[in-house]
Amino acid sequence: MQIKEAAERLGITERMLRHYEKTGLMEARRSVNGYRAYGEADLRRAARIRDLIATGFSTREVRGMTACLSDEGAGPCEDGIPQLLEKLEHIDRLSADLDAKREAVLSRLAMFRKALSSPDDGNGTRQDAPDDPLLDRSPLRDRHPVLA
Amino acid sequence: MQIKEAAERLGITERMLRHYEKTGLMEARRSVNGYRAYGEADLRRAARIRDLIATGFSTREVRGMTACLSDEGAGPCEDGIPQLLEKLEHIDRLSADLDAKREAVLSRLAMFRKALSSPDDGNGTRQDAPDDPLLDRSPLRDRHPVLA
DNA sequence: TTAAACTCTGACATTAATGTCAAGGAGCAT
DNA sequence: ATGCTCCTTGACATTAATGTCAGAGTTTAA
Repeated sequence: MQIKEAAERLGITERMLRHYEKTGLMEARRSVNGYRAYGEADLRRAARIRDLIATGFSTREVRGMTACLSDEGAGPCEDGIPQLLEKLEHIDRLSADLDAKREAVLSRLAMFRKALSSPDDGNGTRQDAPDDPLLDRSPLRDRHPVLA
Repeated sequence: MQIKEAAERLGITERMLRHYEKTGLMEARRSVNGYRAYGEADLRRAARIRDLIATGFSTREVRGMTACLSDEGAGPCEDGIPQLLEKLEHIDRLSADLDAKREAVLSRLAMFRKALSSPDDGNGTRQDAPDDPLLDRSPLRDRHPVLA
């Protein structure tokens, strides 16, 4: 398929597809007329690149994972894994934090509603969360089951 | 504490801390001498911002999550039930965004690992992976209002 | 008081990701 | 052949994230 369709299927612009190529992240075969010709494998690779970039990796970092981007997984992919794990830590910290916050809001909500039904000490004595995962930079692997 | 210590504890530069402030992501109280004074709550907020940015969100997007960045909602009692519900929505949207990111990272991780353990069967004849969630993904922005 | 270590603001520089436009070729349908 | 759509390369512009430097005030300790 040509670049337009590829871009559409990937949900990115043609510009970026050409950009991936120029920065050495991928290459596309060319038809006789010089048009880029994308196959399904190319799409998969481009999708991986797209996701890595959307996940906060720079093209430079992605380039370092080149071996892991093709379908054939014969390359030395270990390089990418630590980086992904680190990314996962960031996400999980945020996620855990959000959950805590969600709980707080819910309990507060419950308190309000209870106050409505039974006129009470409207004052919500609120404590700070005792521990704070956000400031804990220890490797997640030590606590996260999925990462064993 | 002053900016230097805050930056060290967060693992970022002082520059970025000032940057967060200039771009409206957070504000720090000032001592009489005009020096920024950070408290633990400020650190937590900055840590969230740091993680969001490291996870690929732009400051612009982060700014849209302001309601989710502080430890608690606004003041003690000015938050009515509607506000709390709205906050809950914010949290849930953000949470969904994070889950999406997390999924993307995890599937990438799974693929890398699979590539490591099952080296290609020598023959280059490679069938298309049966399912590839990577290709069936429209830009996040189209699905999550928080990112619009 | 002088020196070292911090802080502040503001300006300038860099790199990456992306958008956009321009000039011209290719393909296809009428 | 005309016209419409797609493709190509390359240049220029923009925005964001960051680094770095400069000039100046503050703190603190010798």
